[in-house]
Amino acid sequence: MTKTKRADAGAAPEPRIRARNEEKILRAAVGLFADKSFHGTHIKEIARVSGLPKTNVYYYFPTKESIYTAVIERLIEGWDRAFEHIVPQREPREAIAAYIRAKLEYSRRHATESRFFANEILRGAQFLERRQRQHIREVTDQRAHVVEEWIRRGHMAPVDPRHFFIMLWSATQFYADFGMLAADVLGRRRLTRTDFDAAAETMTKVILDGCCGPAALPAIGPPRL
Amino acid sequence: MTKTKRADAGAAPEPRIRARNEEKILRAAVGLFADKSFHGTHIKEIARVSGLPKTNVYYYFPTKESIYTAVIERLIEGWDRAFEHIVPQREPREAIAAYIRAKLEYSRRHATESRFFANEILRGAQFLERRQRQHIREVTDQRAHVVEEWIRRGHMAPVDPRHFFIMLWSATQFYADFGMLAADVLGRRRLTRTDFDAAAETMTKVILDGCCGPAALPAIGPPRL
DNA sequence: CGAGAACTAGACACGTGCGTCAAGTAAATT
DNA sequence: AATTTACTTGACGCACGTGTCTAGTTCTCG
Repeated sequence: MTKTKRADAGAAPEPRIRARNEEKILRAAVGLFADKSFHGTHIKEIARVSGLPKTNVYYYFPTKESIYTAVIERLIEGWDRAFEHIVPQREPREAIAAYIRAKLEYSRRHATESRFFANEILRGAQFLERRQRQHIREVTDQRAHVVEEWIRRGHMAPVDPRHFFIMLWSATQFYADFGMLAADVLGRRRLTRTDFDAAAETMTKVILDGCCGPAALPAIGPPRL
Repeated sequence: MTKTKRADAGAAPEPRIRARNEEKILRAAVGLFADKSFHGTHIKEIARVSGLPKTNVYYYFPTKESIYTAVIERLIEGWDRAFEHIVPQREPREAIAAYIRAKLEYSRRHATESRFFANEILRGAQFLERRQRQHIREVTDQRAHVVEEWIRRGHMAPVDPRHFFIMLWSATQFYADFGMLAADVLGRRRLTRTDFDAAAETMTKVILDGCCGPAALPAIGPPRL
């Protein structure tokens, strides 16, 4: 239990080599964990992919689990990013469309991280710490209030904000997490940018028309309360 | 490579004991695979959970992989079930609502199987056979034509049917696959039937209004072409 | 340039997971 | 009842994955 090897992370000044190597390790790890999950990933492989010898990996991280949680820690930071679009000052139509675009773009560019995270949740978030789960909840709560405010002002149809968010999450994440299935169904070998654009279009059309009234027909009358 | 132990599956008359034990094994396996994925699940555990000694498991299945694929085979059969609602004779509103209800009900009652399947897709469907993937595609294609027909007849707004289906899948599956996250966000310990009802309501409202025009206002005019 | 720290390297101990074997008991068939 | 087949059992071999140990090399800084 003497894991004194690693200088207490967080406070240390982090020399360049350490920073660079930890980066290499985490980058390799997230991909492997995403592809083969925790138990399917072997330190040996993390070492090979990151170009470091196995012992070196152990020099920076005491256990495989510590690598896993370190990866989680990074990802959780990115969770709220897309939510920043959901602010009361904006009109729901515009804000939600921006949110969908941002989330889809994230799915496209960081599919690996997204799959890693999905995998963790799928297993019941066994490695997610309480505070991290609470963080997710708080951030969601906060943005749910914005939606409630929109509804109160009659700018949006009355829907449960949390279930509404789940619709947004699930649809946008699908293209990262289940990209292989999406590609199959669309008859592609891999998802292209065009597919993501089509996804965004379908999604915004259906969801916006569904929660803010039909799009191109603003003359249909004032939003019903 | 002489795996003659198991009487060529499929054609054999399947004596009771065999049928019963295979059932036990598969039932135990799906839960474990869902919770800990392929590599995280050990035959020993499958044996323990199913109440059989380990060697017995090997008597029926030559390898762990064969158990895994046997589980997949079962699930793939259930894939198209909910799709049966999507037929041209029905009105889209009603059919899609029924589809959502059916899919959500499946998520609620068979969350484990759903998580297993999600897990497999997440890893790039490494064990899914070509014909199984093709089956999924064909079934989807077929139902996409129904949606196209609805659109052509002006009963539904013009949306890409495949991306539209993805919205339905993702939203409904979310409650099974990421149930833990959904519960967290909703402030519950576990998802209740009420949550599923609220989910169905939000989903049908947003999606139906989004693709078939506002609900309770049929007097708004004929569906626009 | 020299001492001490940070880092790299290969070999190894230990546990454990997959799959096998040989021998037993229960079930089915005649 | 006898014989054959279906099933059950515990003990075992082998491979491999995690994490350690010891010794070496490269930085860093006075």
